Amino acid sequence: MPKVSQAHLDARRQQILDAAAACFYRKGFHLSTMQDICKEADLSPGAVYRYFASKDDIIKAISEENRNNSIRMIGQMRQGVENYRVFLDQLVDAFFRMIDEFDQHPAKLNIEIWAETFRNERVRTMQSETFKAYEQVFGGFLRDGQKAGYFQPDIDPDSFGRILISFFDGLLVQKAVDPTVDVWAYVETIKKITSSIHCEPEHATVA
Amino acid sequence: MPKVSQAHLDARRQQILDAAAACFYRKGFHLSTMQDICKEADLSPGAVYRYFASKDDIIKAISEENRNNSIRMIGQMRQGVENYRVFLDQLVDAFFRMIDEFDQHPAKLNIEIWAETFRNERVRTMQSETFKAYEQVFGGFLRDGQKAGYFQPDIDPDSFGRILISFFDGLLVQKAVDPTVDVWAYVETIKKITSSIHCEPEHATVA
Amino acid sequence: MPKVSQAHLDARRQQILDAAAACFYRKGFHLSTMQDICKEADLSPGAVYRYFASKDDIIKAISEENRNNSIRMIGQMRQGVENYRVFLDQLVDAFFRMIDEFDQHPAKLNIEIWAETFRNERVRTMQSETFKAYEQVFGGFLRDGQKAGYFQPDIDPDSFGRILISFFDGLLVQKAVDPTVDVWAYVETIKKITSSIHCEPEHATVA
Amino acid sequence: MPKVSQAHLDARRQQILDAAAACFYRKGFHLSTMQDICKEADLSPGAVYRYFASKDDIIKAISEENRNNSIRMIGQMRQGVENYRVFLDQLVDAFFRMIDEFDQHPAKLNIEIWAETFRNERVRTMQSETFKAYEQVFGGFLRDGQKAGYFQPDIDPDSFGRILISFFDGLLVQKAVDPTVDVWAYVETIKKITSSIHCEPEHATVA
DNA sequence: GATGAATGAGACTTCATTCAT
DNA sequence: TATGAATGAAGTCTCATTCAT
Repeated sequence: MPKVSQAHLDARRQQILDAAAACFYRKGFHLSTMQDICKEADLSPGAVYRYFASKDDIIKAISEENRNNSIRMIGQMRQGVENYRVFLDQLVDAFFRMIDEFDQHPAKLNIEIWAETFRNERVRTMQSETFKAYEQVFGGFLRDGQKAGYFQPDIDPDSFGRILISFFDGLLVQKAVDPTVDVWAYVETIKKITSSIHCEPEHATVA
Repeated sequence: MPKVSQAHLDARRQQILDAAAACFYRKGFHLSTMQDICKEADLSPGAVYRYFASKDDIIKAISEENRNNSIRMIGQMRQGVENYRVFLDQLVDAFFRMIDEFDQHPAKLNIEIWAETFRNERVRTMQSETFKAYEQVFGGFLRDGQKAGYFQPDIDPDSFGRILISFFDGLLVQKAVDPTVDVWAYVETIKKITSSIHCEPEHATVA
Repeated sequence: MPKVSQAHLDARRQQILDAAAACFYRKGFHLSTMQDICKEADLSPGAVYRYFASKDDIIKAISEENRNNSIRMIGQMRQGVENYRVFLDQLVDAFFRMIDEFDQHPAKLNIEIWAETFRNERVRTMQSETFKAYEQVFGGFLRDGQKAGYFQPDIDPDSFGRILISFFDGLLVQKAVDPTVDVWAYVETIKKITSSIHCEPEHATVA
Repeated sequence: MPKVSQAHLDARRQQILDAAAACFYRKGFHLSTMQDICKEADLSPGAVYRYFASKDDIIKAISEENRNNSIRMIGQMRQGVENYRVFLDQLVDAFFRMIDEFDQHPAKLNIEIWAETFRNERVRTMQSETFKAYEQVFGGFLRDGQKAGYFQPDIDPDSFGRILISFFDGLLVQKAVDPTVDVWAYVETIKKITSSIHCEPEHATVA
């Protein structure tokens, strides 16, 4: 019988993960020290090491958490779709609001994770799954839409999914470098460009 | 009277920078050690420190070199333009060939630089200048084209410039995570999407 | 809740300080390495750095300890005075016994500290306070004695205090250079010379 | 046949020694680097190492120079003596003027040399010879004076010589720590104290 | 003789990790 | 479970010294 509840254990784990995310957000993976994380979590090194075997383990867990959050988010988004025509608009608005609120959002961690991707297979796998999830949702949506006649049939769904990701990730980087970037002008231009792929079917309904 | 020529000094400096780039490419900025760089450059620590005051200095020089290369490249690209219609195609082909040859090209360093951007003001400045240069060239091109009637006049040139950057940087990340990405399908789709912004003027010539 | 008692922490700190003093005594501040100190203290570098932020910090602490010891010693000495006539003798005997037992006594560190004085403001301050303390005690004693009629009234108390210090420090240096110096002959001569400043009051008692 | 004259060689050597003295004066032996000395001497490392085998060699040469200067100085001083009575005054005035002009005078190097004495046998020997020279001159003078009846016969000449050195070296240290020390009040008090050893012979002449 | 680029041992310090309490 | 003192390998950087030119 465990001395403390599983809930307590989970809470401790999450507490550490949150602390680590805060540190990584501020100083990146390799400039954040375990001491930083311990202090932020208000826990001793010994306690932290009870929940994570190594710093690398924490990095992996953070990237896993990032993947899970991303997948959950995109899943939720897909459900709200009512009309193909407005889906991209909704999607785009939701995502770019994150960038606009850059400093409050852990999106900044993404860039750290991308860099880590080169050195850490598990992190790469996580990030790959994240991208795959996006692709599937975006691609699946486009595919459905094409069947229903909403989109030009000669657009490759997978590539289009990747392009949507690029719209987002690309601006993320630019905003990191220059916070004065006009996010909504950028979004507006995306909408204009992508409007060309829309068609006007006779009986528009959503799956 | 210097013992060796300035050319020799410059070559040594470049030798170190190349070695550093190779290391950074493999292990990132913060996991590459000065010893790694020394070994790669086949030089002693003392020699390296004759040319760079610190590891941070090398990182800065690398990001500066990256900026210079980017600006030079984009400058050259602009000069080859003969027809607005085909410019984007040329541009896109040239840029994405880099991604396709990913492992041989220092483009991968970009992601490291982006991450460093959060911690290092000088690196951020370099990267900011790189983005500005791109924006200017792309935006200037679009502006000229709009005046000449080649592009829809309601497209914001600056945002469009940023979007072109995102097309590239976004795929860079995705390729880093999953090397099997089909670059040319992605490019094809970009071309389809952006074709909608083109118009057909009567007398198409380029400034 | 601390893992170990404050007493243990204090003991560790003192252990390091003692080890450092031993090293400095042997090799001076700048030729003693942190490794030397660690080995002498039988502690790892990490442990030492828990207690002192830097080598410089240890040097400062050593000079502070030296000041504290000096001030304590001179304070105790002052209390033992029963008769102006014999005070100098007692004082001189006590101090020069240190020099005579040179190798066992940290007095040798003084010379290191003097040299450090040029480069290290904090060390200079410590040493300055040490000298001030001596001056006050010696000068105060002479002043009292002059009021009571024990000493020639035209002797400047502060200068005389400084001269007493010089008697000591000067021989310290000479003994360092030539350990065969006859300390007690030196002391004897000091007593003869300084005897001239004594007077013979009628009712000799000490405050 | 040498390519350059011996005079040129000697001048170069002295140039290096002067540069070293300037550096040592500013930063001490162990914080002055060979590069510092080279820069100060306006010479390359290779050139410096043609004249001195090592940094340690330079330190030794500096301490040797210091000894030579001291011995020369004290020798000259001895010759100027015309009257036992005023000799100490002259001596004291000459020496303490150095301390008063502290910043311009290499006396500060003495403290460095004393510290070095613990680690460097050759330096210790040099310093020992310096002290011996002083002792001989002072002691010899006192001995002569005692024979001629100028000084109390029960004063030990050697110890008195050491005390004179202590007067000087002691104040040197105090001035290093606190530049506001009143040198001449100190000197005045020395004179008062030492006046007690003087006698009044019938026919006062100097050897 | 002189130069100064290059060497490389070793200095100071950090920090991921362990383990006695 | 949790603590935090302790470890020690490894990192960045310095500097006395060498040697090809």
